[in-house]
Amino acid sequence: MADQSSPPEKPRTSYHHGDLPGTLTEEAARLLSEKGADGFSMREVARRAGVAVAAPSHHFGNAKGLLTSVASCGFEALKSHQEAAMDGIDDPEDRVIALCKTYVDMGRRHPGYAAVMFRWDLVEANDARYSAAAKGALDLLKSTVADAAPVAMEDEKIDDAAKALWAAMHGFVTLSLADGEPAARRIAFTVRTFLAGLRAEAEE
Amino acid sequence: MADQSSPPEKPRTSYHHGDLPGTLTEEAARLLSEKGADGFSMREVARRAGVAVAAPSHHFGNAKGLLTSVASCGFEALKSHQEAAMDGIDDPEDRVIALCKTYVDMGRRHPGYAAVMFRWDLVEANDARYSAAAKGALDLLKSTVADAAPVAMEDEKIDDAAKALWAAMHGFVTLSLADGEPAARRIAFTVRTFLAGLRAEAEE
DNA sequence: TGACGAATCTGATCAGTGTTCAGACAACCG
DNA sequence: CGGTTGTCTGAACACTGATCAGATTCGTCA
Repeated sequence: MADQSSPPEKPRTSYHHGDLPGTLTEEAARLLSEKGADGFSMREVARRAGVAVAAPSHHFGNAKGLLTSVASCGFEALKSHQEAAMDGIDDPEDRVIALCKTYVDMGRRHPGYAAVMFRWDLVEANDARYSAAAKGALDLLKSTVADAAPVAMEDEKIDDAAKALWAAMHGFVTLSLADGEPAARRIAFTVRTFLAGLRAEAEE
Repeated sequence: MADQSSPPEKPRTSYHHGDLPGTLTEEAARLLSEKGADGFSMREVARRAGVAVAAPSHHFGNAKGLLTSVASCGFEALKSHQEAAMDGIDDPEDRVIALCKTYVDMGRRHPGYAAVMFRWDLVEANDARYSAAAKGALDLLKSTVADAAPVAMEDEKIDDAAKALWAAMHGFVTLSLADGEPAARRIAFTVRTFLAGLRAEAEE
C-alpha cells in the first residue's frame, strides 16, 4: 500500500531509482486524485516521477498494469479502514452499517484509489494481488453480514445477501447517489431494511 | 432512439448527409457493442459513417457528446423495455422484479447502449435529453416501488427505497455479479428481501 | 577483487487519437 | 435569383500508449 505523500519532483542523482514501481504507484494515485481517470496518462506519471516515458511500461507492462497496482492498494486500504471502523462496535447490525459507510466513503478519503478501484474495466481482474485484495474485502463483508443475519440461515442466502449489499454500495458510489450528508442516512436505511427483510423471511 | 440496423458502408453521393447525427449515433452504438468502451474512437465512427474525421465533432462537440447521445437512446429503450416487461403482470412485487430484471438485462439486449449508459464518467450528465431519459427510468422505478410498498409509507422512504434498489441493480451490472442463470434468482431475492424489510419496518 | 549476466532505465520511433480551423459546398429563405 | 446559414472537408496540432535497441548499473558468482 503506497502512502500517497512525498514531494512530486525530487530530481534523483543515481541512474537507478530504488523503488520505481512504488513511486509510480504513488504518483499515479496522486494524478488520479487530481484529474480523475480521464486525465490520467502514463506519460504524465513518468514525468512526475522524473523518469523516461518508457520506464513505467517496463515495470507494469501497460497502463492497465499500473492502474491495477493502484486499485490493489485501494482495496488493501479499504479493508483496514473497514476493520478500524468496526472496532469497538458490538451490535452486529451497526457493524454492517459501519462497514458499508466506509466503502462509500472511499471516494472522499482516497479519491485517487477510488477513481480506479471501482472501475473493473480499467483493471486487470486476473492479477493475483488485485483479486486477493478484492476478495479480502468481500469476505469481510460476508462474515459481518453472517453475524447480523438470523441464525441458521443457509450459506447461500448469506452469500446472496452480502452480494446484494455490496452491489448496492457500489451503486451508491458510482451513481453518486449517496454524496454528502444524505450518505450516512441512506446507507443505514438500506442496510437496516435489508436485514429486516432477511429476518422476516426467516420467520415465515 | 436509433435502431442499430443498416449496412455499415453505403457510400453516399450528395455532399450533405441527411441525418448525420442519427447515423453517427447508430454507428457509435454498433462500434461500442463490438469493441466496448475502450475500443471506441471518434475517428472510427467517422470512418464507418463514411465521413470526414471532423464531422462528428461538428454535431456533438466532442466524444462525450456523442456518447451522451448513445446513452440517451439507451435509457429511452430501457424505459420502453421495462414497461413492456411489466405488461400483463398484476402483482406489485412481481412488477418490481420484472422491472429490475430488465435493467440488468440491458447488457445482453443492447451491449452498445449498455457500454455507456452505466458509465457516468463518459457522459455529459447535464445534457437535457440525457437527464430527461435517465430521470424517466428512475421515475418509473419509483412509482412501481410505491405500488409495492406498504400503504401510507412516507414519500421520502419510497424515494430511498427506489434509489437503494436502483443502486443494487446498477451494482449487479457493473460488478457482473448477476450474469447468466443466477441473475434472475439473485434479483428476485434482492427485491423480495428488500420489500419484506419495508413491510417489517412499517409494522413495528 | 574482478567480471559477467541480468535488471533497470533511456531516447527515439511508430501508429493512432481528439480537437481545431479555414475553406469548400449545398440547402434554405427572402 | 442571391445571400446567409448550416454542413462537411482536409490538413494541422498536440497529445497518447507501446515498442526496441542500447546505455547504465546492480547482484552474484568465481
